[in-house]
Amino acid sequence: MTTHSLPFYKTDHFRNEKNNVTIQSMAKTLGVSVTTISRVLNGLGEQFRISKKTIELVTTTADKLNYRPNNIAKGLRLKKSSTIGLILPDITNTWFAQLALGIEKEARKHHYNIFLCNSNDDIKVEKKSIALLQSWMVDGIIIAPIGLESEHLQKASKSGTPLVLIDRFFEGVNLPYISSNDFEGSLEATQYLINYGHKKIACFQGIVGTSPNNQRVNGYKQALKKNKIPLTRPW
Amino acid sequence: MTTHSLPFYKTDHFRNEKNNVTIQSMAKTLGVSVTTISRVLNGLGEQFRISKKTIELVTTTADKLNYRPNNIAKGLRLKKSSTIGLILPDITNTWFAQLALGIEKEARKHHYNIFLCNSNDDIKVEKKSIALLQSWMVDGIIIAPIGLESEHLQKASKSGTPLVLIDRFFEGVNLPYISSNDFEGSLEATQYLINYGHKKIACFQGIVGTSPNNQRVNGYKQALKKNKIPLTRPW
DNA sequence: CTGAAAGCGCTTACAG
DNA sequence: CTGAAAGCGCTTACAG
Repeated sequence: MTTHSLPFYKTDHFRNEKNNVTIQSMAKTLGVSVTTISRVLNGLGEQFRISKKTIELVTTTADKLNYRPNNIAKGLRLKKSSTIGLILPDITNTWFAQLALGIEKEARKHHYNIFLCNSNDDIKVEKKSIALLQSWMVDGIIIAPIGLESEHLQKASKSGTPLVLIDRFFEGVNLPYISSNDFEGSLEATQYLINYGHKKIACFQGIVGTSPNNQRVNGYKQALKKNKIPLTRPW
Repeated sequence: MTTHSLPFYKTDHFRNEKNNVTIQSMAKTLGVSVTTISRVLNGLGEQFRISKKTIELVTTTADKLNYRPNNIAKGLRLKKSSTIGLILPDITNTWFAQLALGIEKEARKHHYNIFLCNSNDDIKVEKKSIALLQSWMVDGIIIAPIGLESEHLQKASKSGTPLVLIDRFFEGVNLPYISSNDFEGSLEATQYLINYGHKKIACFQGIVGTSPNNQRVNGYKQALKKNKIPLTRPW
């Protein structure tokens, strides 16, 4: 590089006019093709028998210039964003926060990033979130649905966005899901109280109509029935 | 569109060979230019005096076909991702979760999406997260830093990524931040106890060296001093 | 009023 | 072993 006093943007060939370090700007200055740089930076140097010298040159300059590959360009070209959309009713709920933490950690391992959306227990926001995530070309969506409507989810799934439900699911709807063993848990809890001799056992419901609530109520009822305790309503 | 029995991908001119609805595929079938479609879909129809008929045609087909603009392509072209990176030590902590919720809600209003990263209170993860977010061309980063090291943050900021600290900050480091009034709060809390006649007041510290902890300890000390209560250590 | 064409920064089939 | 060129899906300066 020249050292006489041209203005900075003239001498610094490693950057384009927008002051970005890109594969092309490096290629121009280094005198190698963008193809080569791309290959080296993707660890394909050996495979394409690029000389050790070039590999060394490319990696060190990329490092020195603090080069950051443009994932957006990459995503457009590859038609794959390496991104997962996560739609949660409310991240403030520790249960959902724990899900988010676990999902983000696992995603990171595979170099995936998480787009976080809170549906705020509002079906309209949930629908908008899905549209938004699809616009971002996410590779898939993990969603803890509000829980009472599923057509939009089926539609999204059919349109080609891989979708997996978490926490809540829809009976009779063919969508993959992962959820807790609510029925068994409720059954066990109720049985536990019964074993201690209790007869009048109340059951607080969650959101009526959602799968976890259904399962839990069913477990509760099942336990009462098994022990021949009549089901009564407090009102 | 033809109705005789060609295979689906042949008749459906609204989609490209990859089965995606894009501006170009619609343009081809509708017989208008991609320019026009882009304008209409961006609400610039009136401005460019595009005929009502065309506007109507474009919007309804886009709607019918469930067209989703490709934000990745848009981002590449505009060099603006409409995306904000959020780095939090641990989303499972309700305090951070509440921050995340508020940030996401506000971002959504402005059609921004949030990339969530948990640094897991690990400086290495924090650094990696920043690099990752820069690769995603985020328009800015909001970070609740681990809190003991700041060079990498200054570097990121200097390299052109807008950065704002939340919760914790670094004294003497010129980085914008938003944090709680820890000093005042601690001072008030301590004074409150003193007002009730207490003399032996303990102070549990958080993470030593972080700004919130420093501020709180200082508030505590200040209150003791003001009331001439000697500062003692329990050991 | 409307559109052809360039270009954002990558990857990869293709040719040498 | 190496590179020129096409193309991912958009937007927009430019020309008519």
